Amino acid sequence: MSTTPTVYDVAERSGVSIATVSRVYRNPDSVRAATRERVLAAARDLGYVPSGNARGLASRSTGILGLCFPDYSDPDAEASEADEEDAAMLYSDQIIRGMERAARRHGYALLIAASLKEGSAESLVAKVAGRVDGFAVLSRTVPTEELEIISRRQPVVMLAGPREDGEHADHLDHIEVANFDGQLELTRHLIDDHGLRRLAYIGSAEESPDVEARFRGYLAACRAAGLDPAHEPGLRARMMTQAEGAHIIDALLARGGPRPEALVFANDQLAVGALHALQERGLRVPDDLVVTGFDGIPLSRLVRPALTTVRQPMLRMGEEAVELLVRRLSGGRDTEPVSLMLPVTVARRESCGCGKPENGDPGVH
Amino acid sequence: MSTTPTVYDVAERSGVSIATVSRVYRNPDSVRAATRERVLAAARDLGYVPSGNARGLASRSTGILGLCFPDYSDPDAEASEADEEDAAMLYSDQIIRGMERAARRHGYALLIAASLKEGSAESLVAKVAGRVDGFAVLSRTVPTEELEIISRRQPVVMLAGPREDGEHADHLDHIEVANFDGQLELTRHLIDDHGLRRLAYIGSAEESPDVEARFRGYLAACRAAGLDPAHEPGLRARMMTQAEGAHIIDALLARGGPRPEALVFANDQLAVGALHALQERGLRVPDDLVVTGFDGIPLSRLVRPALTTVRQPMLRMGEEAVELLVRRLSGGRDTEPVSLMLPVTVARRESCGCGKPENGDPGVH
DNA sequence: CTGAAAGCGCTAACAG
DNA sequence: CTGTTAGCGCTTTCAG
Repeated sequence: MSTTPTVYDVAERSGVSIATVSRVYRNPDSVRAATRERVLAAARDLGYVPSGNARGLASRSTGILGLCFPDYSDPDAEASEADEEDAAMLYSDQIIRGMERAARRHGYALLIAASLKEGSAESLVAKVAGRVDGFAVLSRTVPTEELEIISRRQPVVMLAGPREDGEHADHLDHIEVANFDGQLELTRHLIDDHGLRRLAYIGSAEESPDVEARFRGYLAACRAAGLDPAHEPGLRARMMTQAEGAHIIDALLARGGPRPEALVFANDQLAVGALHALQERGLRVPDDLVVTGFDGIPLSRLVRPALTTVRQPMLRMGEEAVELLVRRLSGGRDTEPVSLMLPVTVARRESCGCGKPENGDPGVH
Repeated sequence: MSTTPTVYDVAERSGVSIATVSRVYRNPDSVRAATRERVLAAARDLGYVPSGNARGLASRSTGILGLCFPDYSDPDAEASEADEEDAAMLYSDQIIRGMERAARRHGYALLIAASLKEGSAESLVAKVAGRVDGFAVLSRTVPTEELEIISRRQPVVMLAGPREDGEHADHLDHIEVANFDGQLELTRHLIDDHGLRRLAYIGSAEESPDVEARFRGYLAACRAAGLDPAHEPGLRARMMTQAEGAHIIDALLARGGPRPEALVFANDQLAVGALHALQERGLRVPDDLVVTGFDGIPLSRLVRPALTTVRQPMLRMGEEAVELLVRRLSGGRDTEPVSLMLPVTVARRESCGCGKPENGDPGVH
């Protein structure tokens, strides 16, 4: 009644040994049909469910892949919970979906855990790491050092570019997107096609190779056009959320001086927050000011004006991460670290002055 | 090098017993600071990570909550993977997000697993059940019978209404939405406000109390208006996907006869599929035909014309599910089964003929 | 094809 | 505050 049934109970009730019970679940064909049925029947009667923990412990594998991601949720959005209308997919949602699909194809389940805003990230990875066969880490959710240690024991893939400071390459697998190229192309579009000259880049305070790469792409485009941007991101967001995007606008307008013609944000959420703030202050996008983002989250297409941005193949990143993990788990354990670079595409939409995008297709796409 | 370090290794290297090592991780304050540091240092050197499996086995709890959901993904969408543009959030994505958030607040991680299209669902639940402290099941992913057995051992909450056939109530907790009321109100709107009289309801072949309740709401509205609809859903979708929605349109147009004035679909994905199919055939919504959905997934607002639908509080369902599980896990184990009924709201948009909805607010909402 | 026995790595009383 | 001692429930050789 109160004690969960175990192999022993099932074994006893069906008159076999625990080994046989185990076999029935692990490799049914290795047991005579009659015996098997008897065991299964007993299990059903008892309400037996194999303990994943015991299994994992004994077999040293869980059939689970993991994902650690930062808490991207937007305080602002939370606040306006009038109705959960704004439930557009964020970056992490897409990665989750991609990973789940690929994991399922390979017979794995997915364990997801977001870093708590202030909590000890240590416990986070440790918790996940201890329960999965391998896992992915989104962005810099976890100190690289810790990951390197863990990766000695199980596959870890980082959903971000490798650190680039000199020679000290980590030994992790990486999946990144063409941050540099994408931001370069977008910026060039602003400069060449829209004739903008006074740009401002808004990066983030957190050290992220991806955001760095984007900034470098921005700089490269500026230099190529003979512009001389400040060498550091003019403004830095503390977090990459909508709320911060709005704050940036406050700061920008407060400081006076000549207003930039275009704000190039390091991600969509910042840009969207900025869009709202600008609108509240009576500034029109793109007429008074051009705004661009990066990521291509679905929300970027929902806002008005629709956000010009660089689209990352997020679903695919999730899938590739799983493929990589699975590959490592089945053999290729000690081949060289891999570093996949996925392509991006620039989405020219309204917020940069490109025509109403809801062209021909009246449908979803 | 090759063998993962265990408590024993850490204990030996730091000159304490395994019990102390364990304490350091479980309850740091119960160990003298100096000792603790020594242990932690040894752990760091060795690259020690506690085994979740062993922990779970010994302590009979995992710190993980689970979710089983059906594979809602759309074959159609997969096909048109030209770019993963269409990555709007589906029902399950929202539930996942809601659960993950709430789980995080309570210190749990979330394990998600979708039923394979043809695979043995048995293995699915069993796998999840064996690895979590409690879990939620979306819709009828799993046979109720199996769930009842499992629920004798661990909390299970069903994200759907309870079966209603007579007295045989299952002993599970349920979280459902006001399907009947919602569909009733929407249908009444169609009849009263738009003057439509020739309606057709498209349900699904799968037995689902929720879909049943929606149909009953539809019927009630029809009867109240003196309409005499067929007593069964005129058309039944085999799955609730966009592809099926398109097929339904084919079937409808193929069979000739007087065309209905309004198609009332049992969920948004069907309705969206229908929208596309209708458009391809040159029929205009809502002018030639009114279409409505149910769920209120973000996609419903994205399509053109925007879909009139009944909005479920999906995020909240996920959160409530976790709250319920957590409550059960901490004490309230053997109180009566709970059945939460969450309210819905009708979203009147373009597909029923209600004005352009992108009213005042030019922003996200 | 089936059984016996030895762990897997950790937690949880109990003693000290 | 720390060590000892039993298991937790299953997989896995190795025999039969």
